[in-house]
Amino acid sequence: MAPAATPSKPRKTPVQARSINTVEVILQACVQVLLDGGLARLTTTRVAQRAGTSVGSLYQYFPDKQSLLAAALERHLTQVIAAVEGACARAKGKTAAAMAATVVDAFVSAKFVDHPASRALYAVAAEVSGALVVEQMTQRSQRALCDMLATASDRTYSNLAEVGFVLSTAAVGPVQALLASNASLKSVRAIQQQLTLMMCAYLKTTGTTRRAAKRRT
Amino acid sequence: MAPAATPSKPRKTPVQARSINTVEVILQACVQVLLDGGLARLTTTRVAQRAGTSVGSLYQYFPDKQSLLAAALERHLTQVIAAVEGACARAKGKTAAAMAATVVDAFVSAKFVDHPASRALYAVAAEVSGALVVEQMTQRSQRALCDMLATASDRTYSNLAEVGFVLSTAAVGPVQALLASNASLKSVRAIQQQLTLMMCAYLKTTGTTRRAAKRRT
Amino acid sequence: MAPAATPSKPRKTPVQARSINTVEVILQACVQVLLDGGLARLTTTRVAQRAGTSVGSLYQYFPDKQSLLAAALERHLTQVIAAVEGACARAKGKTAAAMAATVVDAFVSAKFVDHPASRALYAVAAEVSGALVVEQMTQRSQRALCDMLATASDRTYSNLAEVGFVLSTAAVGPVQALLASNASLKSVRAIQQQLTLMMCAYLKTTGTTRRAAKRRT
Amino acid sequence: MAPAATPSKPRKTPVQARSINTVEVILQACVQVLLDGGLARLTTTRVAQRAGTSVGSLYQYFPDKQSLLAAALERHLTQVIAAVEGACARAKGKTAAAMAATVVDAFVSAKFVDHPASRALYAVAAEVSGALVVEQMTQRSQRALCDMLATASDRTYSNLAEVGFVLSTAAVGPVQALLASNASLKSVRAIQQQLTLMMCAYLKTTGTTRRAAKRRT
DNA sequence: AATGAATGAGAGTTCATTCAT
DNA sequence: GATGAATGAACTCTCATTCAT
Repeated sequence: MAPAATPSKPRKTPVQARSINTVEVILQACVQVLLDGGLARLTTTRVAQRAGTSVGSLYQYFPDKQSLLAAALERHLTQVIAAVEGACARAKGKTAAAMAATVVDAFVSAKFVDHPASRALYAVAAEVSGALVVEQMTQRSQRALCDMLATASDRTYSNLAEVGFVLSTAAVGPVQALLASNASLKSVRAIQQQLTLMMCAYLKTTGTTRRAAKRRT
Repeated sequence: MAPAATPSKPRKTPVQARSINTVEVILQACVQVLLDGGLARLTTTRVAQRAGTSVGSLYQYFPDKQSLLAAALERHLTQVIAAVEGACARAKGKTAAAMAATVVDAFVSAKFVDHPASRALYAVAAEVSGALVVEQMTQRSQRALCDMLATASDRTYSNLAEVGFVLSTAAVGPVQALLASNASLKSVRAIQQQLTLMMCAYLKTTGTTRRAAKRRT
Repeated sequence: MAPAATPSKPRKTPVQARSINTVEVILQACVQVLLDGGLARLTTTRVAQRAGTSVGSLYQYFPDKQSLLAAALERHLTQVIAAVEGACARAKGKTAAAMAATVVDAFVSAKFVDHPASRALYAVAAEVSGALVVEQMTQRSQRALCDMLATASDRTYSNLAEVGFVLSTAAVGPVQALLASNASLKSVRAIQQQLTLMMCAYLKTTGTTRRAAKRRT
Repeated sequence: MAPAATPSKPRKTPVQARSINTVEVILQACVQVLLDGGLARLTTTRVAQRAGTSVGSLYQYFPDKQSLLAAALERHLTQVIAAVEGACARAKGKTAAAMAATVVDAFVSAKFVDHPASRALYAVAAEVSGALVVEQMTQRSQRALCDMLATASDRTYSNLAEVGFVLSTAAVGPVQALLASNASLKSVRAIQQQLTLMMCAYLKTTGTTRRAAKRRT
């Protein structure tokens, strides 16, 4: 992001910085290796090489291949979930429609910001070790969504858990499909709009209108 | 297919029948091996053993491991898609609401009928070789959905492709999550109901009301 | 063993014979690899190469490196113990002096017949996995010795177990030292004579003279 | 060793003292690591950790792993040999029987005093690098034994070297077996008695009675 | 002088694939 | 056509050793 302003001494600092951020560098390398060749072609040696270190170093930070992959997945999902949670917090007290728009936007944006990681880590999420991470993250987002929904200004939900579940999972399929097909930004936005529409309609229909509360208090 | 009319050549037909059967047996064995141990523990030898044949035989039907997995995935998705296509055919001319209900039920039912396969093949679908199969299948179901939507008795859709896309992918996430968490039949049904509600609301909202057509024709 | 009488067709038979005796070939290769480089330099690949097979094949017969080594050790010790047991059987009813001579000769001869194996496997015996094998074998020989001693025509032993233990272990040290130093056959024989002398003297001294029994029966 | 008399150079001495101490600590750590895990699980890092230092420091005292192990073995064997040499010195001029008793006791006691080390280092002794150390030590003890035997008050030995060799190696096997089987002190003592008996008998039998010398001198 | 992170060669082991039987 | 032993490339992971700090 920083422009190549001073091309003189970017040499040493990165070395130290890298030492500290080695984990970060390795995780990024992991995603990259995943991208060209898929999970089946990912080897610990390859990841280390891509990261500019040695296998030995990699194993100093990750006990085994599984945990490396799990960490890469977790790192990515944590970012996405954080975005969703942030959106949920911001949308508290708003109308159901506003909530739908905010949340969908946060999710889609987060997924496409790190487009490569999203694509690459799909296979990892499907693996046994990844499933656990995914489940935890799903629960986290579900909780955030429920908390938000409970504060909707124009609707009440008797079956909060179910609605939260649907909300937290329904966008996954479309987004995954878009990622896989390398869709254009334009079509992504078009689908995002449809998703918003869908969730909006859903939240309006499935909730009970909240009227008195609004008026008197 | 041809009955053994001529008793002269009963040699080939049974052999072929057996071949077809063997392929089927191997594919089922593949799913089972996938189920206990995951993709990482699947080996061609193991699949062959489970199928009651030898590795050599397996390689007579599948050129390599990848195509074996792809075939297993394809077999499963074909069944699911067939169910969806059938539902789409049946729902033609009905209302948008009826369409939503029919399609969601077909999809969810198909996925849970072969629950084990659905779970097991998830990881395969995420792999590079699987992605292609998935994409083809998604397109097929999308086409079926679009064809159906065009005949809705109470709505018209200007952006058929987009709506079809959303419809064909939105249920994937929730269903995957349910499969992964080994959800009870009860919760599956509850979520199915919510999905129906959501799609119903979506189809009603996003389409233009078709009135004149109905009345006069 | 068969002299190279017909040099025409020794080609095919060995192949099949080898298939059956692959285990044997591998074990011999194991000893050879052990001989040049010691335990530390032994690798499964190296053993397989020396045996004229592939690592994969080696692992078809032995689950891991440990069991390969244990098998090699067991094979050797079994031969040695068999020799000792045979000697014990033959010496039953003889005088203590005759027993000593017979047993010592059997042991020393057995060890030096497969001189290379004896040397090479020493390190294996010292390893954790080898210790078990050694202990079992030691017990077997101890039992054989006790059985024999009980039948000595000129002596009775009140502490059979102890005497058997000493007998079965006392020759190990000298023999090991001889093997390690690549001693000449001459010195081996000289030491063997001393060992016989020692055991003979020991058996005579530690046992009670058996007189009446001899005379009257 | 020198007390810190001159306060001017208290720098080097402590350092050296510490060095010596460090070596000692490392060697002990080596034995301990050997004890839990065997030679196969011993790593230089583990030894350093157990010793409370770093690998780097370890490599300042030992050029490589082999020499570390050799040093640990040597340290142990030196103690044992010293005990034997001491016994030999003390027994000079005594009767053959007294010599046998003294020497056997010294050997067995020395081995069992540092029981753990004795057990742990067995595997090291069997390794290529250890064999050399063992051989040197064996020779030393053999020399001591020969020197002693030459002074026996009641016997003369024409084949001193051979007798010395047998004496120095015959107890190794039994003791090793006892160590490996974690025998009770009681059985150790019982076997020690038998060994004494055996060597006593041997020394008496194999030597020529020395009479005149006794009388006149 | 001490440290311990980094290196990377090399070990054990697995498994897709072939092919003689 | 079926079999499964044989192959060996490739993978994960370890650890002796070095060297910048």
